[in-house]
Amino acid sequence: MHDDDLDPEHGRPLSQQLADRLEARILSGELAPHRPVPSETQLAQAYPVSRDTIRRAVRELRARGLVYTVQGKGSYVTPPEDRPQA
Amino acid sequence: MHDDDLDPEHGRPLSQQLADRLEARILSGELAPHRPVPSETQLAQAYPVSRDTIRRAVRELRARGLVYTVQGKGSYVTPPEDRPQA
DNA sequence: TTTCATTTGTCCGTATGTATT
DNA sequence: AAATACATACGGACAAATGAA
Repeated sequence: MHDDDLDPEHGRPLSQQLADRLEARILSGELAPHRPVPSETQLAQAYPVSRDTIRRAVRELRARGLVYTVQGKGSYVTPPEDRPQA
Repeated sequence: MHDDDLDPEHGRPLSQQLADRLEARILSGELAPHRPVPSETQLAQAYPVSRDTIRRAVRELRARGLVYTVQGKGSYVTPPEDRPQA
């Protein structure tokens, strides 16, 4: 197994594990403010999980205030100054 | 009672009896390696017992190394060469 | 204007995981 | 052991929004 694969046996839901990975990429600056997060299709290919799982992960990131989503366009990284709380 | 019905009066737990039946179907080759075991719903209709009992039986088969399970997909017959010897 | 590709939104069906009663 | 409910996951289909050709 590669280091960047998710672990179905981990106990923690795949969508949560994926949200954690993406959060790390955001906090590290790899995914910069106002820059788009990879599309659901791209993410589903990168990690390989279903789109359903991708959408759960992105929903979680929205709940954490790390991204915002625009239908027909994509999801974008919320700038730190716009993040509620934290 | 039909010959292929399980026997609640047997003393041995229904789930164990069912596990034995399924093990026989696996060892006979009726359920081939990497092929899916019937879904919990199908099994619950074939034998008629609750899903809970089905799940106990499948858990037993996992413990015996005869099947592996993938959440959201199903359970599959472990090829003989991959079965940890008992 | 229409057409098209891309992306997210929604709904459906099926299956397993976990918990409660 | 049974019955129920809800969460998580996979797969497919179609709708809605966006933007470009």
